[in-house]
Amino acid sequence: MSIELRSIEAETFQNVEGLMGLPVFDVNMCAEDMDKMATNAMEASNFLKAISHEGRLMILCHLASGEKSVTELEELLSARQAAVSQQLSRLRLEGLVSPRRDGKTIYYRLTDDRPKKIMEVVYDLFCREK
Amino acid sequence: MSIELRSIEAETFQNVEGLMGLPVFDVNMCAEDMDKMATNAMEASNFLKAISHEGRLMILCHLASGEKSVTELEELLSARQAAVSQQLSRLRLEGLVSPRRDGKTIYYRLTDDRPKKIMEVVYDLFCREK
DNA sequence: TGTTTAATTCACATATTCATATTATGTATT
DNA sequence: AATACATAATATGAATATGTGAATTAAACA
Repeated sequence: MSIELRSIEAETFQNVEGLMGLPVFDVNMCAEDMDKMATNAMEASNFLKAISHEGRLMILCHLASGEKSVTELEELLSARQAAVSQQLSRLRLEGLVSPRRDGKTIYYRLTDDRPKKIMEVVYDLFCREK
Repeated sequence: MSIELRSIEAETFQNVEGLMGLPVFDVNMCAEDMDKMATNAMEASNFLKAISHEGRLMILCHLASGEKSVTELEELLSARQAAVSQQLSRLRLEGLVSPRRDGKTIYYRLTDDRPKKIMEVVYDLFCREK
């Protein structure tokens, strides 16, 4: 039956990375792999939820070109202080941005290049002239 | 004053792509550019919201290795039919997946390679052995 | 036609997200 | 110490998203 044939071929490719760098999963994935996938998916979706917000996305985009103070971001986004601060705190919780205090003002920067990596693709898909 | 100096230098870099492929924005961005950025950010955040869901992320991941039926996805995700169907309908609305009917069953596939492009980065950040 | 299977849609309850307002904290200045 | 300023934290309500079970459509087939 076609199901049986599939099982046999499947083992060859199961969880092996395909041409595009993405792994090929299958109905025959073992329970541990399924669990791991679910865990990874949860972490990834938390990260994506953190950046899938118009304001937070713009903040990250602005920070990609260097440190900015909260007030600067406030102006760049034309948003209220409380709103910007809340969005920053969400990004901070997720570890995406880091604060640095200099006197009264606090400067934010990208913690690492994870946001940049995603943003490059996002920019490519949505901001490049079509 | 430093503000003036910045204005002058800014024009050089304003909205010009930096080394990483991401554009460098500035306080001196003109209103149109700010508007365009906000529009792009909204589109991008809709896209990201669509994929920033544990279940939908797993669906996309499974579809990356080829067409799957709703029932197959149901098993792969250990989720109920109604839930999977609703997640698929969200992805359908966003144009990320496309259905194909074959008799009683409906097969879904990725509409284009946009999800794949993001997923490769996501996989790289969250699923690669650390 | 009636029944079965596959999938979608609907209606509801719950949970999460978001914006705003308010209050609190830390730093500089006097 | 007292005040002003920049930012953070918390609370509240409105809006949105999600999962569930029941009702619904669509195709296959007896």
